[in-house]
Amino acid sequence: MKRLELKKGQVIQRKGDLNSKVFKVESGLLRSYTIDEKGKEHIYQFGPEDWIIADATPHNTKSKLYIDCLEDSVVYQLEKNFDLLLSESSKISKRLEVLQNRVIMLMSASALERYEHFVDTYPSIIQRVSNKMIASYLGITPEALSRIRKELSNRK
Amino acid sequence: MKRLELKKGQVIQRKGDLNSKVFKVESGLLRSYTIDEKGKEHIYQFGPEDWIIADATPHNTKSKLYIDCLEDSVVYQLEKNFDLLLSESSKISKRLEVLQNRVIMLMSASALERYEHFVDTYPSIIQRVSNKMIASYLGITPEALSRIRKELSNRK
DNA sequence: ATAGGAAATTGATCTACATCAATGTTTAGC
DNA sequence: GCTAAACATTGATGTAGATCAATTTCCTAT
Repeated sequence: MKRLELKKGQVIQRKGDLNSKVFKVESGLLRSYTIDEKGKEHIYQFGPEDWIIADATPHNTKSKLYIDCLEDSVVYQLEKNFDLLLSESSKISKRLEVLQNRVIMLMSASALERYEHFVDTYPSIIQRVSNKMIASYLGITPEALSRIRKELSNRK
Repeated sequence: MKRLELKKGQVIQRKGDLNSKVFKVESGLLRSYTIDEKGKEHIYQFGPEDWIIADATPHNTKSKLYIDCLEDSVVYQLEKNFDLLLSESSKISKRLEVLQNRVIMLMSASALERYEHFVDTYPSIIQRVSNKMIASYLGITPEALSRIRKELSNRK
C-alpha cells in the first residue's frame, strides 16, 4: 500500500496499461475516463476524498480507462488484489449503487434531468471541476450543458 | 440460502420493496428493470445461469428495480449480507466490469454500436428474449431496434 | 384449428441533442 | 499585467432516435 503525492494533471493510469492497481483517494480529486475513436473524452467517474477509483476490467488485462488528477492529490495505491478491496465491503456496495444509478439515468433520463440529479447528488464536485468535465460525465457536449444551465437559471 | 423454483413471469422483487435479497441464478433467466414516470420499462440487467441479480441500493432501503423471470427458473435467494456476496469475489469484479462497459457504451456508442456489442457479448441471450426486451436493455425503442436489424441484414 | 393479444415492422413526422462556427470570457504562465 | 490557450456561450443547421399510427406476423390459450 504505497502513498503517492500527485500533482494536478498527472496521469496515473493509461488506457492499455496492465491493469493491476486500485487507488484510494486521501485528498484531492481524481477522475477516470475513456477516449473514443473520435478523440472525445467520456468521464466515467470522479473520485474525491475517500473514494476508490479503479478500472473494473479483469486483473492484469489491459485497462480501458485513463486515470488522472484534477487537483493536487494524495492517494494510496493498492495492488488490485480483491482481498484488499473486499475488506472495504461498504465501499463496494456503494460503488455498485452509484453505477446502478448511473446506468438507469443514462437509459431513461434527459440531459437536463441527469444534470439536476448530478447537482443534487454531488454538490461538492460541481464547484471543483469545469463544466466541460461535467458534460463529459453526463454524456453530453459542453454546448448542450451550457444551454441547460441557461434554461435552469431562467426558471428562477 | 433458500432454493426457489419459479415460473416464467413471476415477479420476485418490486420497486419499493425493502431491499435485502440477492438472487443467484441456477437455471433459467431473470431480469431486473425499472419503470419510469411515463410507464416505460428499462432493463438494467439480464441474469442467465450462474449470474447474480440484485438491486444495488443500500441494504434495507427501498429497491429501485423490479426483478422477474423471463423463463422458468431455479434461483438461490441469499440475504443481502455482503459477507456472502463477498465470498463470491470474482463475481463482484465481473459485475463491476460489466457495469463499467455498460456505462461506457451508453455514453459513447450509437444504438447500432451498442446492439452489435450486445450481440457479440451475449450471443446466448439473443435467442432467449424478445427484441422488445433487448431494446429496453439498450436504452432504445423497439422501432429503432427493428430498423437497426434491418440495416444490418441489408449489409450482408 | 382458431381467435385474441402481444410483438415486430414500416412509414411519416418531431425533437433533443450534436456539430460546426464565431465570439466572448476566464485562467495560467511568463 | 499581458498574452495565449483553454473554457464558455450563442446561433445556425444537421441527425439519430423518439413518437405516433397503421399493418402484419407471431404466440398462446382455449
